[in-house]
Amino acid sequence: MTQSFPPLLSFLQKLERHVALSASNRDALLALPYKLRQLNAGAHLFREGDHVASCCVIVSGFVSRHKIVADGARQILSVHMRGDGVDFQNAILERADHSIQALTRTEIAETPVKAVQELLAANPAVAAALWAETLVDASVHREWTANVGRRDARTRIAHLLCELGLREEAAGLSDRRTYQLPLTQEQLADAAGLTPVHVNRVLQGLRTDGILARDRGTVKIVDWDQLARIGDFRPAYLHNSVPA
Amino acid sequence: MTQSFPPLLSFLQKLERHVALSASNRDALLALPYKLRQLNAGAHLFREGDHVASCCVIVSGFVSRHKIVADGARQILSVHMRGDGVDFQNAILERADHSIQALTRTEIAETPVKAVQELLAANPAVAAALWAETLVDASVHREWTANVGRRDARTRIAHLLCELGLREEAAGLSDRRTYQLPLTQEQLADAAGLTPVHVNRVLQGLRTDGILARDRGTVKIVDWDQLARIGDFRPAYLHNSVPA
DNA sequence: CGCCCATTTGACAGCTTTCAAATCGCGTGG
DNA sequence: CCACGCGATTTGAAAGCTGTCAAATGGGCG
Repeated sequence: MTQSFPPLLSFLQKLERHVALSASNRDALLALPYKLRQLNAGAHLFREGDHVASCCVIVSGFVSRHKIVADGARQILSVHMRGDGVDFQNAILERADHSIQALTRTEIAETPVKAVQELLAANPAVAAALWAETLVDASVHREWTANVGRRDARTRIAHLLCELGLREEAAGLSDRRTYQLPLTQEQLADAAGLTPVHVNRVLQGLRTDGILARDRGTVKIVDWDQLARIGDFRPAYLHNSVPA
Repeated sequence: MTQSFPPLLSFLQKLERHVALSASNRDALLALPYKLRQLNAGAHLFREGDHVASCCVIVSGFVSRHKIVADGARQILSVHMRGDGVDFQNAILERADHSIQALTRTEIAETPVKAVQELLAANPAVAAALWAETLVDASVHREWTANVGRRDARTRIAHLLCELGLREEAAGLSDRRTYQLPLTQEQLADAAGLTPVHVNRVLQGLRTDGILARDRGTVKIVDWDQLARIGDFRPAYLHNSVPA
């Protein structure tokens, strides 16, 4: 089995990073009713414009949020992993402003919006913690805007690879230097605002320079410090209290 | 005088768009202690990395949030106007992950974080409304990521001009077709992830095509529908319930 | 063994940037 | 009222990073 602990536990641990929760807060959160659901790679959890009546926590696997612009191009907006809650905003906002799609085979715990609203009404500290998660989410979005807006291709890719490594480490999934990269080169391109062809060339450059290695879905960062330097990666925006 | 109503009122009205507030909620919010402060154009409210102990509401004028990347380039992340609360995240997160700078002469109402925390603890509905604002903020960030990541220069600028017009209209500042544009071409470039020179050429193109006119700080959108089409502008992401 | 999708390669085009330099707009001071 | 000065805008030419279009190669799965 993928996890030997309650599906919502890693989400709870993430929430506690920013706001202290009491035992009863914790129990209330873990007592949320949920249904486990499997998504195949490529499956959509919901699409831009949908009215969504549930909130999800990722139990295993990876999902991405994205938008499609007028000419059909896709921009990936963020990548999420175990312990991330991806659509708690549905508890408040009417309609989804983006789509969510599984990057790999993914298991999620799905909870009705109504149950979440009741949880938050009864547990202000949990609401505060969830708000904090939202704030971190926004901070990551800001960094991505700067990444695609003002960094060149090599820097963008390096930054992205650092972020994913650090976040997988923080989520207890792996080491920042060796981790599962759930994105194909085409998806990396959609995350970085580049073309697949150019991503391929950038990755080759990083490999040639001895900074990176990659086989199948695994990335090996040979020289973390240099990749972070190349990627202009300063992890403060993750609000993670993880050492740089 | 710039406003004939309490400085926090337009902020309150914004909050009520997403969550219903009781009379006592409203009174509590309006009773927040605050200090009015003037900022000259270009002045920083705070910088990336600062520890900030206050929250601000814009009373008049415009501010931008931005980040500076390794090579010194600036990316503007959002533009804010009257009624926007710009750094309530300081109530929860430790350090600023971006800088805030006045674009024009700006008046702000500044409140200690502590007073905000007490307000939120005593008024869960206000906390929910503030959370909603944060969610909208994140949604706007996502649209901007897509804008700079996947749209060409002309589309980006058109999109930006549509967003600012619609938001100024929603804030009761002007009509979406004729409004104060608080950004120089250089700042437009920093918002769009372009160079000032190219922004200039794009603007000229829009003028030549009879879609746009501009004198001094005022933009006149001659053909709103066409600008929205060019800019791939679908305002759902503003979660504003303003008609397209 | 063969198919399919992801990755890789090559040549070329093009959108955007770069680097100056000129012009404009506007508040200031004489 | 007009000259001055500085920042914002405009223009031109040339370079460059990234995109486009195809086609070849590679690896995994049925």
